[in-house]
Amino acid sequence: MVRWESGSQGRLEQAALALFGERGFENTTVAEIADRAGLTERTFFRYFADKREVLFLGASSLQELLVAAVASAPDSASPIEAVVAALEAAGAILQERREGARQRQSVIAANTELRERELIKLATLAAALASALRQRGVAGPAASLTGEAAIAVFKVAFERWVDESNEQELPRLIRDSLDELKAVTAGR
Amino acid sequence: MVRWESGSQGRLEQAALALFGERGFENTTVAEIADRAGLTERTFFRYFADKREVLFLGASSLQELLVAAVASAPDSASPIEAVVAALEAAGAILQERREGARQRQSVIAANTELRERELIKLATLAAALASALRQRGVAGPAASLTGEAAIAVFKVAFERWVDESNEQELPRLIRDSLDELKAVTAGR
DNA sequence: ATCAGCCATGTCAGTAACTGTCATCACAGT
DNA sequence: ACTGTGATGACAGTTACTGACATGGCTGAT
Repeated sequence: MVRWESGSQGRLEQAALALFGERGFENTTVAEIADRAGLTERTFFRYFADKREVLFLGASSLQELLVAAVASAPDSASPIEAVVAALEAAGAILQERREGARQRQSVIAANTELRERELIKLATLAAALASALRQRGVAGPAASLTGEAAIAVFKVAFERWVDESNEQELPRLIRDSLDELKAVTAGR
Repeated sequence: MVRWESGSQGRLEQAALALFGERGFENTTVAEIADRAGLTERTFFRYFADKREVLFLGASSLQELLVAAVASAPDSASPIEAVVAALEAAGAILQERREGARQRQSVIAANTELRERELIKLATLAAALASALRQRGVAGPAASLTGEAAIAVFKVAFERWVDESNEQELPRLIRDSLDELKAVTAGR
């Protein structure tokens, strides 16, 4: 007989998602999450740096995916195209997990602390994309701006995607948002 | 004789800036800030929603300034031009307080929690700019993207401005960054 | 098969951010 | 003088998070 069930981190994540959905982030204590997962509060903090991180488990792998996609883009691709193509690939993955993504997003949107955490994840992602572009020989400032622009495109597209009244697929919305950004910046 | 010195909020802000500069944000307790200001911890939290907010006192007035500038831009200005002109105006004000801004920024850059707070202030600003554009008749998605693009331009320009090795003035850096963004998004 | 050590977890005590509640008292207006 | 108001203090309570140490299944070497 095993002393501990395996998959503690996953159980903590599931317990947290369920409780945040039921009663909201602020009305849920870490002790309650740990209880539902059959663990202690201390163990929660061994898996997650803080209470918010439990909602961002997949973030680092998504970032790795994006950076790899930029690195492997054909040399002929312009910086913005390389980065947005990577976003479309990531968007396709998110499109699969649509319901989960929406549910998670509604929890995040309801709480300012969580929105802060989301923003810093996106800012880190922008920096990683910029770094990947510099590897491709793009100049410093252009790389930074391309990374930031890509995140802007993603934010707007994702927001539209989560919106109930919108049935477009995420990669399509990303492409549309890029075109919109191009139109807007082309202004004389 | 007055029972309390006036300007409690200002004294708390000064005390906090001094202590954060000396020993860093994390190694400073709210009780210590309040002590130096001749007040109690409880009073600190009456003026500031949390420990981080003390570093962002000026943010709301800066936002109002920007929104007003967008609203009063000539009808002939394109959305991106209206917004970036507003940023240049704000940049000119920051250029005045250059030393203070740099000092404050070095405290923020040294701490992740503070960077999170800064990012949500910028995201709020992007939303406010987008809203001001919609008042001018700009369509929803274009307004959102223009707001986000403006913040991207500002972030990159501000970063360069704070960099010691750079002696350009902020409004100039903002204009340069906009041109760079235009170049980057124009790439087919 | 036994034993040593590892590693995930538990236990417990402590710090500091934040909140609610009520008391205090200078000051302004009547 | 009298009263209401507003800024502050005092104090107790909750919860996120951390450090230190104990526990006991499991694994691999002997």
